[in-house]
Amino acid sequence: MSSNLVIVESPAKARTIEKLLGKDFSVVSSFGHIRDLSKKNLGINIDKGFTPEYEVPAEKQKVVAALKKAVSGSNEVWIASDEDREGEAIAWHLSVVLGLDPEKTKRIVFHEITKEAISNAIMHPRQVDMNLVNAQQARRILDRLVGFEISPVLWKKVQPSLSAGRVQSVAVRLLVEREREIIGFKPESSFRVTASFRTQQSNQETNLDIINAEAGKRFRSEKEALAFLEVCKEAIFQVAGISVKPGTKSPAPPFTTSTLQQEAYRKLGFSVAQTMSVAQRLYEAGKITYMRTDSTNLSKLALSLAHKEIVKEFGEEYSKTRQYKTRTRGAQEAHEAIRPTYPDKHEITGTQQEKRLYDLIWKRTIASQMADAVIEKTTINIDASGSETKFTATGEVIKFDGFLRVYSESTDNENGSEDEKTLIPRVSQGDELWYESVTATEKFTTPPPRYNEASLVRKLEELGIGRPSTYAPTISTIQNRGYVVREDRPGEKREIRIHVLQKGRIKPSAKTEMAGREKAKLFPKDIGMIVNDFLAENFSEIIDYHFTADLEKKFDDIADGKLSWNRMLEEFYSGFHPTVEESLTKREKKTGERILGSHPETGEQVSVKMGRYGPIVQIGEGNGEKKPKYASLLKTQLIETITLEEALHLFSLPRQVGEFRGKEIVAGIGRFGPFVRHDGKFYSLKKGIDDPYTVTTERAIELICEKEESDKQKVISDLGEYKVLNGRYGPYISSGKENYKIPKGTDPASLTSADCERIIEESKSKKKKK
DNA sequence: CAGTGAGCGAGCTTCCGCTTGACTT
Repeated sequence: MSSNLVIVESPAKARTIEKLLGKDFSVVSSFGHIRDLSKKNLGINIDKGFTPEYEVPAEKQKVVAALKKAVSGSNEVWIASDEDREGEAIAWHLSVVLGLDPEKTKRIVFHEITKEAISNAIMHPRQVDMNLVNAQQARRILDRLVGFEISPVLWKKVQPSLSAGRVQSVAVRLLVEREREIIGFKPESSFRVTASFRTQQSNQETNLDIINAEAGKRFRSEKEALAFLEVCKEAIFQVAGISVKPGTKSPAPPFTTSTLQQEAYRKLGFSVAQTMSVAQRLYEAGKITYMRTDSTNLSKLALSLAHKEIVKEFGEEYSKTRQYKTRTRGAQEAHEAIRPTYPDKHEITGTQQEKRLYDLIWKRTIASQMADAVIEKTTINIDASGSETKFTATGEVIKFDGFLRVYSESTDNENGSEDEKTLIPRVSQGDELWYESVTATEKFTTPPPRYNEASLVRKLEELGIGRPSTYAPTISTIQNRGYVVREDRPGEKREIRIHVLQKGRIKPSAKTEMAGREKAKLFPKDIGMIVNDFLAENFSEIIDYHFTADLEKKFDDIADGKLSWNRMLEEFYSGFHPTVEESLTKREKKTGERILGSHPETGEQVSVKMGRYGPIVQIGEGNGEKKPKYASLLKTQLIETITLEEALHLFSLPRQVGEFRGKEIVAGIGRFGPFVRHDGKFYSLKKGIDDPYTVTTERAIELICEKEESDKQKVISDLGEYKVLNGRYGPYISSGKENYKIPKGTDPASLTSADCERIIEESKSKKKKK
C-alpha cells in the first residue's frame, strides 16, 4: 500500500504523474469540481450572508466514494489541483468532503509535468488559500444569483425555458448588435483602378516583367473613373521613385484554447466543439499538453526540446528561443500553452482529424521558437503625365524565411482582397513604362463581418468574458436556446461595372459577384433579439461589456484579502435584486411586436410578433367579430426587417395546386421546409429546384410517384404487425413507433414474425440492464 | 415529422466553470 496520495483534476494527468513519482505515491483524479450549489433551488441562503448550500451531485457520488476510499488507505494526502481560483476551490471542497484537516492538508502546485517540477512542488507544500477560495465562491454565487433570478423573469415575460447569464447574454448581445449594424449598412460604390505596366526590357513572350500597380486614389463615380482612363490613354508613365525598406516578421505565440479554436476554424474548418473534442483525444493519448488553457507560456523543457528539434531540422540560424507574455485579460495561467508533448514527433498516428490538428499544433509551437523572417519591401511610385494621381506598386521579397518555413498565421480577411506580394522587376528612377492594361473596377464597401463561432470566442476573450473550459459550451448554449443559428447564406447577386483600357481603347464590361454570401456564420434569431432588448431595458448592468472585467477586479481584491466576499455580494445584490423586482411589475409580455401597416384590400392591421411556436404575421387585431389570420415567418426572415409586402406574400400558402387520383394536392412550408401534401401524406420539395409558390401539378405528381417508388424499395418484408425496413443505418424492424436493430449475421429478408418478436424482447431487456 | 396562435393551471425550465464519458436511432 502506498502511503502518499496525490489528487489532481484530470485522470490523464494522474496517469502521467504516477509514472513520474514512483511506487511511494499513488495518484488519483477528482474529475474537476466535486461539489456545487444545490441544483433544486437557488442554493444560497441570502438572509444569512449569502451562505452557499453545497451538495455532491449524483454523477459525482461515485468519484467521491472512490476518493474517500483512497484517502483512508493513505498516510499523507497532497492536493495538486490547478493553481488558479477554481483549482483552489476544488482543493478546499476536497478537503471538506473527504474530511481532511485543512491545517494539515498539503496543497501543492506545479505548472509543468516534469519530475523536477513535481518533486520541487512536493518539497514546498502550503495550505489552502481561503482568500482565493472565497474569491471563487463569490464568483460562483454571483453567477447563480444572476442566472437564477433573471431566467425566471424571462419565463414570465418572454417565453418558457429561456435563460440569461453573465456570459451567454453578452455573447448574444454582441451578435445582435453586429446584426443590426449589418442591417443598417448602406454599401457605397467607388472605382478602384489597377494597371499592369511593361518596362523597356520586358519580354513580350512571358509576363515575368510585368509591374502590377494600383492608382493612389479611388474614384467616387463611374464618370470620374472613365475620365481618368481617358487621361491614361494618352499619358506617359514614368518611374518617379523607388524605395526599398527592410523589415522583419515575427511568429505568433503558441496556442491557447481560443487561438487554437480560431486557427482550426480558419485552416481546417472545425467548429469550436469539434476542435475541443479532437484535442481532448490527443491529450488523453499523451500527444499534446492540456487543451484548456489561457497561457502562451512554454515550459523550460518544451523550450529546450523545440530548440533541439529546430537546430536538427533547419539549422542553428533558424532557432530563436522566445518566452511569450500572456496578454489576455483575466488570464489565470494554471497550465502551459497547448503544445506537442514530444516536439520531435512531427506526425502522429490517428484519425485524419487528429493528424491535422496535431500538425497545426506542432507547426505553431515550433514556429514560435524560430527566428524572425527577414523581408524587403519595395515600393515604386509611377507618375502618369496629365494627372495628379500616381500609381503605386509594392513587392515583397523574403530574404530569410525564418519561421515562415513552417507556419504562417491566417487572417480573418474574407473579402478575398488578399494582397499578392510579388517580386518587382528591376527598374530605375526615370524609366519609362508602357501600360498593358488599365482597369477600373467597381468596389462596394462591406459591412462589418458577421461573427463565426471562433471569432465570437476571440471577442469574448478580448472582453475577459468566459474561460477556456466554457467557450465551446457557451457557443452551444446560445444555439440550443434558439437565440442564434449557425448557417450558410447564399447572398445576393450584384452587378459590378468594369472598364478596361487596352491598346488605346476603353471597353466596358461587367461581372456579377455574390454580396453577403456567408458560410457557417452565427445569425441572431428573433427570440435572441427580443431577449437581448428585454435585458438591455431591465438589466443593462449585467450585459454591459465591462461588467465581468469590473467584477474580476473585485474578485482579485477578495483573493488579496482586501475585501470580504459577503460584503461584495451584499453590495452587488442590493443593487441587482430591485431591478429583478422592478422588471416583474411591468404588466406586458415582450413579443417584439411591430405594426407593418394595413392590408391594401381590407384595411385590416398587419403586424408581426413572436407567437408560442415562433414568429408570426397577423392580419386583423382580433378585437372585433372577425378572427385574425396567422402565418409563420420563413426561417430567413426576421421580425425586425420583414416588410408589409413580404408579410402578405406569406398568406399565399398553403396553396391548392391541383388534383391527383381524385384527391387535392396542397403546397406549403412546414417545420422541415417546403412540401406538397396529398392524401394525408407529405412530400418534401427539392431544395433549390422547387418552389411551393409556383410548383405545378405535374411536378407535384412526379415527386409523389418518386417517393412511392423509393418507399417500396425501403420495405424488405411486411409482416403485418412488424415491418422489416432498410434505413440509414442498415436494415431494422419497425413495430408501431419503435424501431429495433437487427443483430449482425441475420438475414433480414428471412425473418419471421416470431423472429422479430424475439429480437425486440432481447433488445428491450438489454436496455433495462443499462 | 410537415398544423398549431382561446384560456387556465400544474409542473418544468435556468447560471458558470472544473472534469470525462455514454450515446446509436
